[in-house]
Amino acid sequence: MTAEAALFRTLADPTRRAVFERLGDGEMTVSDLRQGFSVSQPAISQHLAALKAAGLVSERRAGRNAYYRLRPEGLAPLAGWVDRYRTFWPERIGKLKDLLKDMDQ
Amino acid sequence: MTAEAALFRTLADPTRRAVFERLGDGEMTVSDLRQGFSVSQPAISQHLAALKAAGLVSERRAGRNAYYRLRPEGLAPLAGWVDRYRTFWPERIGKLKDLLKDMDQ
DNA sequence: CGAATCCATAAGTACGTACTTATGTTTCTT
DNA sequence: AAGAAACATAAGTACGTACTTATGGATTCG
Repeated sequence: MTAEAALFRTLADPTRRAVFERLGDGEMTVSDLRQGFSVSQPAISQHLAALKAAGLVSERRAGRNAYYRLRPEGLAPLAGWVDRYRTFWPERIGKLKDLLKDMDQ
Repeated sequence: MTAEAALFRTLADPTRRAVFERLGDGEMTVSDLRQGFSVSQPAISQHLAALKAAGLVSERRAGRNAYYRLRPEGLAPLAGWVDRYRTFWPERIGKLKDLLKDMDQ
């Protein structure tokens, strides 16, 4: 399976994608993450295991806590896939250039 | 459902994503598309309907033929989602800049 | 006009997977 | 030491969906 295939599969689930997005706020434990989701703790753990297997998240154990952290580089293959099609829609490229310019600061 | 949710769902299936990628070669009929895939014609039609509903493909009828064409702009919401995380992995940004530079030519 | 081609839709099936509850392991607290 | 808390894994279930075959409508060909 190609890298982007795993990423598409992993991010296709809305709950799992929401977990990923939530980790954008910073490193968090499973219990922290559980807040605001209407699913059980095992469900969260299972999503985190899937995200970890896809390279989208890293884990750090500390005592009985498990801290999960975003691994945005894990998105690189997916970004590469999308970039192959960017050539075709010039209207979005301006915004992307602005984004890159901001990142230079 | 957000736009990127529909895109992730639609592109999660490997066969459907392969159909999308194949259309990168240019406009094609269902029969053309069928070649090289090990699934039935109805399966192809169903994937095309899903891609069309997601805005990733457009259809043009001519007689008994249905020509399908790539709509790469349909990827924009997905690209926007990914871009929110680009900030974090500088090592890929160089390549993206090169890509944009090439596109300016 | 009749047969063949192109494509879509209908209906049914099989399978993956996102959940649940139950339980075990480890660590912290008192 | 005992109980509670944090997390993972096991096992079972429900549901979505990607396929199949069957069929129908529209167009083209002989």
